[in-house]
Amino acid sequence: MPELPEVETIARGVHERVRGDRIVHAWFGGHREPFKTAPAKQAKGLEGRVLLAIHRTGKHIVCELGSVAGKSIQELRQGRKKTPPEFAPPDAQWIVHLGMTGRLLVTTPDAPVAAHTHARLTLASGRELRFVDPRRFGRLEFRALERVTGFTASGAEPLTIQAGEFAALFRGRSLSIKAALLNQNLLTGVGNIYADESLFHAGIRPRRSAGRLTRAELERLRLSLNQVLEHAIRLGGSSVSDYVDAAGVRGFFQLEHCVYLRTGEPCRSCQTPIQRILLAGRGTHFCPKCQR
DNA sequence: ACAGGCTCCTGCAGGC
DNA sequence: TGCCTGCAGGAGCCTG
Repeated sequence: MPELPEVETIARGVHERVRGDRIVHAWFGGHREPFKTAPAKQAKGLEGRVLLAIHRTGKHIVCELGSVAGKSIQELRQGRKKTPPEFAPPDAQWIVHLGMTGRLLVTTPDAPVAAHTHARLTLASGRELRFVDPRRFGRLEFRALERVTGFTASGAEPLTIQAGEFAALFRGRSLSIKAALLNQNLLTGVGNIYADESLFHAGIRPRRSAGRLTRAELERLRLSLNQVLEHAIRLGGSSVSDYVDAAGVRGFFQLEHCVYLRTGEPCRSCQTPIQRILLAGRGTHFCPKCQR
């Protein structure tokens, strides 16, 4: 499932491929979901706009859109190498949440259309940006910035949060540290894989009460989380549940997993079999010896 | 206010 | 071999 490293990888890949391209046509599948904004409204907002930049906020992919009147797509593309690029400021956003099984792919128009393709954006360059999501937990939203404010995540960004702020997130909270890590209102972007992996590297049991962790444990957790996420981004994310990046390429971080989906297998550190419990409704994996 | 549980949706694994 | 059941999970919503 896409979490921060997978979403980051996809956002970077899409950015590299379609930045400066203009949306000439938007097609949306007829399903009632996964649309947070009505499909017709999304299509109307997207068509004619230029993809200025694509970036990640938490688990969301944010496409910054601009209405650049009077410029040809060639002129826009030439602007790509100049710094700063001579684009007008964004006046709209297209926000993509991949849910569990969502994919955002840059393809040629003649590429076979996968089952459960819910959106196809035809670009001036001739390519297509497609949103595919079999399980339909993903969400698509269009925001016109003159009407509403730009997208912001409710939780803190785990890659940049500092020690004091991190510790403050969990102070006085009785819920398990695993559930706290999954709460997007506290930290944004952490899902089941990286919650389990970072708790393993920090040597903390998932069931421990978040508010009762020591300052030292919280700092170990913050650093572990940071390292695990950065490492996963370098490897292009974890490919479980068919995850692929913008070009359809799988990631490699699943090969580095120490606990996630390794139930019964020996701990990479002490050989104790990895245990699996249900916590906050999620499969939770840990080493009973290394994690206290 | 906050924590925990239920729900959506489909593909896949496992059992008979 | 084939069918069918059950399970997985992000996040919004509901309940206690």
